[in-house]
This record gives sequence, C-alpha cells and structure tokens, in this order.
Amino acid sequence: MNAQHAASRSVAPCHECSRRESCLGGALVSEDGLDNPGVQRLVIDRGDHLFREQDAAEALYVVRGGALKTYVVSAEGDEEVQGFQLSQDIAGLDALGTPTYRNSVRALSRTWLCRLPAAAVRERMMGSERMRDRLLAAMSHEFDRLHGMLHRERCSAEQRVAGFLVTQLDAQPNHDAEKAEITLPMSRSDLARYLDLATETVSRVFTRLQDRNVLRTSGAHCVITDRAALSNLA
Amino acid sequence: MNAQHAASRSVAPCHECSRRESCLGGALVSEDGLDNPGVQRLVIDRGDHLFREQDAAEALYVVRGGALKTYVVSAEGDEEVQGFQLSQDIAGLDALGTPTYRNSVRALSRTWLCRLPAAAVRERMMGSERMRDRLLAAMSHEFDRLHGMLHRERCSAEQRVAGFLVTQLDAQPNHDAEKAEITLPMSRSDLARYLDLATETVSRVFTRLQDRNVLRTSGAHCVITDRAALSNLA
DNA sequence: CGCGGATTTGACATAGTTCAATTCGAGTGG
DNA sequence: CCACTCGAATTGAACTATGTCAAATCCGCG
Repeated sequence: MNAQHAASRSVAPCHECSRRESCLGGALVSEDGLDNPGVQRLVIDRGDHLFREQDAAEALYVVRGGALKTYVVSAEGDEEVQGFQLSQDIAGLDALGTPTYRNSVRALSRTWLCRLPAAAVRERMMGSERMRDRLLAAMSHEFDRLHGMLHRERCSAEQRVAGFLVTQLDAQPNHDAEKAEITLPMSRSDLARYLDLATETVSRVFTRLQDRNVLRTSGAHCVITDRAALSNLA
Repeated sequence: MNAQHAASRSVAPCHECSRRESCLGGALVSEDGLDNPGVQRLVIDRGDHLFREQDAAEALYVVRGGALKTYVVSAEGDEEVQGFQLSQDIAGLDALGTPTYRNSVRALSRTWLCRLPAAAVRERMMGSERMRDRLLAAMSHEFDRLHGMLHRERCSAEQRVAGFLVTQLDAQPNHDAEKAEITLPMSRSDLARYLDLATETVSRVFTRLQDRNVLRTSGAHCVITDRAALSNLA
C-alpha cells in the first residue's frame, strides 16, 4: 500500500483524539468519520523548522506537545521573536489568507503536531459552521495575543517579564492551582528577543524578583512563590 | 414606509459602488443584486465613537473616506493607539470571532463608512468563496500590519517615524508619484501614542528630518523631499 | 573532571523620557 | 483686518531605564 492509498483510506487521527471537541482538527473531519481531509500527526526535533518565511503556506499546525518559536529575521539580520506556541496553540494561522508564510517556525524542544492542510481548512469553512466558528475564534484569539504583545512592549522591563510569566501560568491546565510552577521551554535570549529586551536585562529582572521573594528560578525551572505580587506587577 | 421595509426592499449600496470588486461589501451582496444583507452607509463626525471596547460586536466597518483611530485604555488609564484606519481599511475585523469588541474606534475627522453586519458576513462566508477569500485575505493583511507594528516598535525613534511615513506613502493611491505629500489626519500626540514615543520625541524627530532636508512639515501637512533617504532610514 | 555555551554580574554609555518654558497657529470677536 | 486666546507643537535641560561591552560564574554533557 503506497502513501496515497494510506492517505485516502486511513481515518484521520482526530476521530479518536481527546481534544476533538475544541481543536480545529475536530471540526475539519466530517462527523460521520468517513473522510480523511489529510490530517497527519508528526514529530519534529529541537531546532527543526516546521516552515520558513516565504515557503508555500500549505498547512496549519496544531501543537499537541512540546514548544515552538515563531520569528522573523529583520533586514539588519537579527531575529525578532513573534511568539511561542505550546500545547493547543496553532502555528501558521496568520498565513491562511496568503500564499506564503510570513514568518519561520522552529521547535524549541521535541514537538508533537497535527498538520491540517490549509486547502482542506478553507474548503471546510464553507461546509461547516463549527469549522467557521472555531477558525474565527482562533483568529480573534491570535489578534488578542498580538494586541497583548503590543501592550506588554509598551511597559517596563519588569512588567514585561511579569506579564509573560502570568500569561504562562494562565495558560496552564491547572489554572489556579496552589503550586505555581513553570518550566520555561525557551532560552533566556529567546525570551529576551520575544520581550524586546537585552538578555542581561531579563536576567537582572529575574534576580530582582528572586531577591524580593516573588519567585525562585534555576535555569528552565521557575517556581512562583508570590503569585499576587507577580500579578500586581504585570 | 418604515425602516424595516426600507431595509428589506432597498438595494445595498455595494451594487453601484466603484470598489465592489475589491471591497468586502462587494462579496457580501449576492451577484444577482437582489438581496440586501443590511449594508448601510453612514457618516460620523470628528470625535464620534464608532464603537467602544466591550460593546457587542455586531458589525464591521469599511472606511470610504476620512480617518479612524483604534485604541484601548490601559489599566493605568493611558490611551494606547493600536492603529489608524484610512480609506479602504476595515475596523472591527479582529472581533469577528468574538461577541464583543476588544478596542474602541473613533473618528479623527468626519468619516464616511459602510457598515456590514457581522452576522451577514459570517453567514455569507459559507455561501461564497469570494467572501471567504476576501475575508481571509483581509485578516492576513491585518496580521501583517500588527507584525509590522511589532517590528517598528523594536526600532529607534527615527526609524519608527520614518517607517510610519513610508507606510502612509505606500498606502496612497498614486503609490510612486513624484510629489510625495501626506496630510496627517492625527495629532502629534496620537501619532506618539501609536508609535509608543513621547510627543516631544516625535516632534524632535520631525525637526531633525527637516534639518536634514528629508521633508518639510507644517502642522498636518507634510512634504517628503527625499523619499530615498526616508526609505533608507526605515 | 573538564569543556563550552549559557547565564549572571558589573561598570559605563545613551536614547528617550520628563518637566518646564517658549513659540506657533487656528479660531474668535472687536 | 488685526489683536487675543488657548491648546498644540516645539525647544531646552536634567534624569533614568535599559543597552552595551567585558568579565566572572554557572551548568549540562561528554
């Protein structure tokens, strides 16, 4: 059986996925579960590119596990980080209406993904209210994220870091659990490029917050000890 | 004839609009020109609000003439300008997937608009490829604009102002005409809040550029005398 | 255990802010 | 037509958060 046969006869992984009720993929497959619009699961390693700026924008990617970094390289040659994608997040959404991707995406660690063909998504938008609504919701969510970034970059270094940490906490499954721990999947310099700060500044902010007993951090691991204080800062 | 009759029997203004081939409105009305999905033209005065943060997001607005400012008021009480909308631009697009608007929009000068009911737009996305494609294109365009803003705010004050001016020039009908003149519809302080600079800084940059013979400015009017130099700066 | 990149710390430089003072300019009324 | 007014814009001077460069330290991995 060659790849084509496999694609046309296999059942999309979404049908048995626990997230099918909220995921874009769940709206992509028909409810009877018979057709396969070409959804594929894949895994990429740390450092691998999912796609690059100017590549043909042929798919959206939903993160199942791991972490991605979205970035562009400016005319002056330095990397500008536009965002990180963790579980449930979508990469490539901003290119659904254009022929090519406008930014590059690479894995910060081994990452598990679902690949949704852009053509199938656009096609299904017309047949399924669910798909249309989930997609519009996802896009509005991305607009919110960008507005949030814009807001954060208009704040002080301390507020940027605090705001980032709060966002990470809020995105966690156990939203308001006692133990507030985060494992930061990105390096200090990636974080700095995301917040538009010098790595040294990010570092200094972390130490300052540590001195004030707001958090404790060692490398990628970060324990928030005074969540209220952090929220007040942001 | 009451308002309801007028709405159901009138023909949408899009049918005779010169921009129907590129505008979202042109895709909203059916090709036979019989139904009216509720498109309305309206005019608002300088300072009037089109909508405010938290209002029910019931429509998109296409600018036919004039100028709008999109902004939010931060927790600290200061106004953050997220963008300006001039002819052909769309306001409210980022709220198409949410029940309420996430920002406020007001007129910088008398402004002519078309109001497209959000429900009709969402509905028509499913019946018309044209509508779907124009909408996705408009959204990707808005993503580009936000990415551009992020990039610009990571540059020096001079680059921000130059970049802004270049964008304004590029958006003009006579894209590459000899005479490069712009009439800035917004105050220096609105521009400053948009670029995330102090008004004083914006002012200083303008004088500096004038001293270097890149442009001449008096109030709202601005003549670019060295377009190449401006592009190089940005 | 030791290497090399990542992170942290320190000292100094600077772009942009802030606050205060001055000038400009569009309306307004005599 | 000109003076007057008041907000907007510009200019000036001092201050500060953050960047830059360099050195020290940490940490994961072979």
